[in-house]
Amino acid sequence: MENSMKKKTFTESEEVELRRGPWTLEEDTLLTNYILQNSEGRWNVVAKCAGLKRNGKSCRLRWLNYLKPDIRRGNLSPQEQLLILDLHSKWGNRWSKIAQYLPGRTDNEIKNYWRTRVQKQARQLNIESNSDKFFDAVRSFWVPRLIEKMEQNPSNTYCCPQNNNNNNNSLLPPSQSYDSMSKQTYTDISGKNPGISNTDGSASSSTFMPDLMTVPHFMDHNTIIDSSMCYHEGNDQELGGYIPGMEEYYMRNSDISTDCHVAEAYEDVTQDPMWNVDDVWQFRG
DNA sequence: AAAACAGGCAACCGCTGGCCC
DNA sequence: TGGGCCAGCGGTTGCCTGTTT
Repeated sequence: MENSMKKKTFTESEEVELRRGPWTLEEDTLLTNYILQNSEGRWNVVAKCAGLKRNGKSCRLRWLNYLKPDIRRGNLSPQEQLLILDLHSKWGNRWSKIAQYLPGRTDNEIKNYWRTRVQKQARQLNIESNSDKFFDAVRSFWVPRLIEKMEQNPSNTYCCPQNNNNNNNSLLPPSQSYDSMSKQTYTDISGKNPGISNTDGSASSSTFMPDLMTVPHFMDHNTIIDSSMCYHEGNDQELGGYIPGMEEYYMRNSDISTDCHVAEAYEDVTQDPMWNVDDVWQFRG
């Protein structure tokens, strides 16, 4: 990325050295102070009035993705990851739309998460990240593991969209999708999504919190996995990283749409003396 | 210890659609 | 109605940092 200044025509009569590249602390302070005092407004005006040698676009991006007070930083919680997986299965790369349902998270962050974490999983399986095969693998393996994490740390909260059960692409089984879960309430932090409401149709201001007693039913009925099978001792890595066993699972169940007796198939396959590497490779995409 | 490599992420680029004149 | 401006969006780039060799 070019860090040097770049000359650019600003107006007909004025030429300004526009800065590019990483923002300095001073620039952050200028922008933040200006917006807190004057609100956002037009970004080119903001850039100029705040005394920044940046274009409006750059200011907007910096504010929305980094400086805005309600931005949440740090690792995505299992709930957030689960939500991203599910919403992406419905909407594809509509990052901004997905971000609306993860308060404090930006579209850029979600996009980066998808590209660096989720697509990595797909690459390891040598299949397309947008393919049905990959969604099946995610639904059958990743989702249960995320749910298990949620059970382990129920203090996390997240907000949840109105589930559209007309869309069969959801990673969550229809009968167990968000709006069919008991005791749920929805909230729309962004305030921009009128479709979100409680199951009784009323608006809610409380944060959605999954009823943990219902969580096991979250999983696909066609797979025979319980959460104990998803647990890998000593592995406390973030779920955004490699999911242990997922690859083996996928290779053994390359035709996941058919009956899938994972409970039998997935018992520590790496130690299975019957495990034949040559057989495994033929299942790769 | 240092070079090479890989992953994560901030920032930029280009396109699109909405609004205003 | 069409042209210009602007915000928003998704894709891409490249720097930084941690890890491996």
